Amino acid sequence: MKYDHKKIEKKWQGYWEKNRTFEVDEDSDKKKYYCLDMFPYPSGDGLHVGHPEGYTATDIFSRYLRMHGYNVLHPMGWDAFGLPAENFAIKKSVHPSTTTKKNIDHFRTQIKSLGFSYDWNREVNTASEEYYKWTQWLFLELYTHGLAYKKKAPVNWCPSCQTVLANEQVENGVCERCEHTVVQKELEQWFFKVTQYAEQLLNDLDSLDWPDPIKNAQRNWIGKSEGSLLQFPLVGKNVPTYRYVLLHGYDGSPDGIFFPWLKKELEKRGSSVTVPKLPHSDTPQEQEQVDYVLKHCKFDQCTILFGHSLGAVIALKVAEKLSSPIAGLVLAGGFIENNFRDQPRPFDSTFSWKFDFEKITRNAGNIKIISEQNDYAIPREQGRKIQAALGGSLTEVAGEESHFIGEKEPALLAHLAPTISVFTTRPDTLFGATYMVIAPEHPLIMDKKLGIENHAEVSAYVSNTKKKSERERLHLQKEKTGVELKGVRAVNPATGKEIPIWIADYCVASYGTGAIMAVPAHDQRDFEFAKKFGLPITMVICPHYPAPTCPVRDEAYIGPGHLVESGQFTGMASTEATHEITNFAGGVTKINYKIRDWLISRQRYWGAPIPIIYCEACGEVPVPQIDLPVFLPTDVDFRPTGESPLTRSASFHDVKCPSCGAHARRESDTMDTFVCSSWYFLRYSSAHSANAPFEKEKIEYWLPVDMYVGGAEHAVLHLLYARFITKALRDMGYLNFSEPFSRLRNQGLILGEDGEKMSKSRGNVINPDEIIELYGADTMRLYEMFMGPFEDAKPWSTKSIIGIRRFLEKVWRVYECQRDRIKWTESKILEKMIHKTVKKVTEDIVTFKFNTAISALMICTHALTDTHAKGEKIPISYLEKFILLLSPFAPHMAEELWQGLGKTDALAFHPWPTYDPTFLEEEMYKLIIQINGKVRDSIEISKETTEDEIKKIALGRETTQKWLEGKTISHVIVIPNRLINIVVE
RNA sequence: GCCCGGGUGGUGGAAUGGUAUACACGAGGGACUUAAAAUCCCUUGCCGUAAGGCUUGCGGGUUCGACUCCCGCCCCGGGUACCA
Repeated sequence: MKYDHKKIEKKWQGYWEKNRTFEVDEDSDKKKYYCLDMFPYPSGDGLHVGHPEGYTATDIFSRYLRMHGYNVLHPMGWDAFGLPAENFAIKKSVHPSTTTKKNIDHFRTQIKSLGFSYDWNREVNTASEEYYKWTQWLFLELYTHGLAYKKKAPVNWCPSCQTVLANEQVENGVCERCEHTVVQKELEQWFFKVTQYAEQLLNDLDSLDWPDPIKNAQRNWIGKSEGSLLQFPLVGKNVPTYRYVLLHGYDGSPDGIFFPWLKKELEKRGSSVTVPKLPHSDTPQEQEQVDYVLKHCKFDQCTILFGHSLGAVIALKVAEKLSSPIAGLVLAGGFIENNFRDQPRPFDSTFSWKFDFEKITRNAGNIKIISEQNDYAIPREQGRKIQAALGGSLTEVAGEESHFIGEKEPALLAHLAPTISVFTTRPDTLFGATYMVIAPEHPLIMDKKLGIENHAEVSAYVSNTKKKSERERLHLQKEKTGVELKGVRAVNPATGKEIPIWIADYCVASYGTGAIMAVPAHDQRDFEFAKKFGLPITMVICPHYPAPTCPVRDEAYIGPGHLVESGQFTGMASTEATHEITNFAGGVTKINYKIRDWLISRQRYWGAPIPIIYCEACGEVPVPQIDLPVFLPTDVDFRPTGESPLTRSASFHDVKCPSCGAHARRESDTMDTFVCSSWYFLRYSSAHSANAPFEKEKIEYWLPVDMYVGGAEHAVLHLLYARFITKALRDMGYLNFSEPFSRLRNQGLILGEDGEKMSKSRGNVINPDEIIELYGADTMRLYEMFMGPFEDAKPWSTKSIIGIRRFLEKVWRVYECQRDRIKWTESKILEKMIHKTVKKVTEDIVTFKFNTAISALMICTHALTDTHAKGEKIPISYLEKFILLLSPFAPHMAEELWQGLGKTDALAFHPWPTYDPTFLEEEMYKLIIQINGKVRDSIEISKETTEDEIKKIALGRETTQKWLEGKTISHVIVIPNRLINIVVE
């Protein structure tokens, strides 16, 4: 009978489906293993030959583990939301849901035709209501835990796709999908607070069995750097100087927390500062304290009144009582209601919580409200309430300590005095900071009060930068441009000298503080800029100390050394100076990350709607869980206009506020598809659960994923987001593990026959259906595994597939010929061979070296064929072992042959064959004889041969003698069981 | 620029300090056949008639011995982009 792959493959695929062979349940008696593929986006092009590469690897691994008694969860699903379906819909007027359904059906058929052992009962589809309901649930959970927030942000806007792109979807300034130039636009956007987990996302990488390049890419993406935050005061003839009155809080004093530091910093800037010691600070009386302040402090149009905590309340009361306006009122960690997050305080009887806001507003001048992000005492909404009552600007910042009780609080200083904050990793070079640079987007430029004299020139530079797309910036290479701000200068906090401030696009707004101290002698970029614009370059780190001089070089010196020209620090090692100078300059040490919060809003139709409702009265209201899902309406005109398509659906858009019942509107943006894929691996555990995204017991049994396989293109985005969501859900109490994927392996790219990346435009795309039709699924699976190392990129070769097909036919023939004459027989050669093969294949599967495993199967097959050709019979147990070894790779043929041997049990769960190492031991070995490291001869000898005997035998050989003639032996090296090297002359 | 990979026959690749080129494709030759296909066998790194010499991107080094370890360089692929 001929090997008929079509008949056999159809037969066994039907068998597995009918018998639900690969459907699994929790079974506490068995060890679990969760083996997962990255689920595909079901594109209209159908399956690509790259897909089965990873799927085959996980299938081999899953089948291997089942044969070791593991309960293997091996699921498949669809990452079904996304732009291509919507773009196709716009072009062809077919609804995305129709296209997606069709594509999924096609993908499923194609994947099933390869005979993978998936549990199809757990299939998930991110675009289904049953799934995105829980994606919305996830959003709400993040929202209620403060991990989802909205803010106006400059976003990457693709004019062609008419959508916002995440930073990571922009490549070289163009859209990663359509390659149009991306522009900047300001929009209200939803974010997930990934930055809150930056440190954990970095540290936990160490515990993972992932490829090093992937871990590295994530480390670089998170981009941790340690440095200092330094304040550079602004001066200039138009920059005003103020007189400050600083009011401490409940149980505080002028000597407490940041007050001494703040006073000193302000005085350094030439201001006078009064910090009154408020009477009875531990049992404060409103009247007494207000009167004290009014009596002991002077208020005029140059005064800035500052209050911290309860001091802010006093400041408000003082402002209320003034007869003429002051320059400004700054409230830090302030409040206007007597309730606190942590514990009650005894202000009720001694304070009146009534304020004449109108009068305060009239007297207070410029009002700034600063709340602390993680304030333990003051409720979050207090900042907003004060702003609602008084107006002014509200900023939420992270203090050095909760409620601003650190010894230094630079954020407060920055709001009190005109100051530029910079982040630097090299505070040791501060004495060499000869100028400053701020980014074109820096808010300082918009500050009219500073009196920038060349405003026209500066504005021209700013708008020029905005016009320059990212791509143009790249084309201009590293040519530095910039404009000096006239009429305003900064003071180097170490030298006390005034230095110029420049605006230049080599300083980017999105990192650090958007401003830098420029140290041209020790930073290459600053060096180039200083050279171009003739700015002073001062060496402050000398590599060879002590040296008589430390001349400026042709490039920046970035290494370590000893300080010179650095006042009291001269002579100190640069490494040591880092902390010393930070303290001296009144700065604080700070850790900065490159990673930004995850922008998840998309102005698109084909995604999960963000479950938020906007109400005039109640503000932003989350959709109650019971109302989920927020259905994606089907009757929407989704053609792109720049607005979210959902705003054009009145039935979707107009709703009642869940909180007050008034007329309200829905959020019309949808979520980034990466949100859907950041939790799907949890859903597989409980794919049918209607009442929860996943069930606790099931999660505890199956998760985390033990082996995850997919393309390296997801090195940062998907994997980082999934890790973030896992940690967030863990902290909410839903999960008891920190990392979703314990082991990760990346499949290498399959290139076209021309060695280039497969693409429609190149016309080098291979259709897997044709290969399966012609050669069969087993051949396809084996070929993709045999091409080369799993993780390497490798070119497709249709020509070479025939070799795999020949191999399978050869296996088939061995069994055909043996079928009627099988019986036990002795054969030493085959015994060794079969044990060797079991060992090699077993080791290679666990290390993902499938190509050499297949090579071992081929070698074994040759031996079987040879034995048969000699008219000898092959022991049935060897034939069985061989089928078992072959079965993870070519399961259809293996099942068929297994049945042919008269077996009735399920091959899928049959124990994996074992090998006996004693059969692998050889009595004889081939001794290599080298002379001066070159192979000259070899001889079969016994393993028992001693070193001396080896020497004698080797030296006695005629061939050896020929090479040794006329030479002197200097020494001889014998490596037992391997070789002898005779070194001559 | 920086960070990762990688460079071995005509081709895909094997070998992680010990016989470089396993396995497969392709090519050449042979057997079987009326013939072809299929199958089976042999040959196949390069130079050389041969003895022999040379050979893992290039140049050095360590070692009795290096594809493998170290230093310098070249080339190819991927990621990243003035990150202070």
